[in-house]
Amino acid sequence: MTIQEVATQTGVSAYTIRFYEKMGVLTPITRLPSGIRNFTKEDVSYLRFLLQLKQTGMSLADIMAFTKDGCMLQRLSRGEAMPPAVVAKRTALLRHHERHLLEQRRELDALLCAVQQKMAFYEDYAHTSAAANASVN
Amino acid sequence: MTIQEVATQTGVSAYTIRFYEKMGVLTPITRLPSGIRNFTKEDVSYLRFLLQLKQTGMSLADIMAFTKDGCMLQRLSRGEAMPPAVVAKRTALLRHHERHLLEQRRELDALLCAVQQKMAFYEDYAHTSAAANASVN
DNA sequence: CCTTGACTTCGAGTCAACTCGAGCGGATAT
DNA sequence: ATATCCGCTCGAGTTGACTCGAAGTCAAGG
Repeated sequence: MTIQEVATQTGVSAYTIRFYEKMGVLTPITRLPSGIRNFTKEDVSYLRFLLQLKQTGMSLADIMAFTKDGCMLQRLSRGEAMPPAVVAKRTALLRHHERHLLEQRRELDALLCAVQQKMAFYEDYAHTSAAANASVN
Repeated sequence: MTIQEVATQTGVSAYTIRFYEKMGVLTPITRLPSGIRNFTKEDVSYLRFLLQLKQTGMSLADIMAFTKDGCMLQRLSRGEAMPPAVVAKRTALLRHHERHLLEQRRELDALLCAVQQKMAFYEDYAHTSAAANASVN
């Protein structure tokens, strides 16, 4: 799959995808003999996952730390075993991010509540004030 | 309340608070005769609210759009009325942000689910130690 | 009176995350 | 075989959000 196809499918620009590979956020994409990137289904679904992580506020640096051992996946799909240490590390990272996500959801709910309260206030203000105070302004 | 007190109370630097005022994210803070910023309780709680908005991914530009009519709050606390148009505008903005928050929570839950699935995969992998088949990323 | 320290403005610097243009190469169509 | 697309790399530019240093002001204390 070409970089443009991936770009349109995932909604990020080809520029950005190349940038991600250069930074190490994506593991090196295998190339055709001509040097053109040839994305596999796995590459794309990994990119999608990274974008999800990013969307929930994870920095590229942190994503990189996660990806670092990601090359293991390639070995895995070639039938090789993944060292227990790597499994443990990735699990720990995921668990860490899970905590982050739960915390984030808590904050989000708090803000949602605050926003709804403010809206209620304005609605109330609009009603009472329109009746009692219509002449002003 | 001085800028330093606000900074320590809210956890953002004085530099940042001045930057926010300069950018218009915060409405102009009233000053002492000497020119020193004198934050009221309302200023601080508004700043806190802005920080919450920011934390959930709202850009300063969007927050500014929200703040634009924020001076109305000061007039309101002085007992003046708020024009219905402004009430409507702020309500609309809040409603818009509410939708954004709900969407964000949906995405967050989806990612949480994905993360948990990945963790389950790794745990399973660690136990069976034989999984050259699955396509996890 | 002079120093100290916290405040002020202003402009410049930094960092992350893109975003783009220039210049080149290989495949395909006319 | 020449033009038209993509794609490639490399390096530079942009944007958003700070972050800082310099130079100045003011109030309080020795």
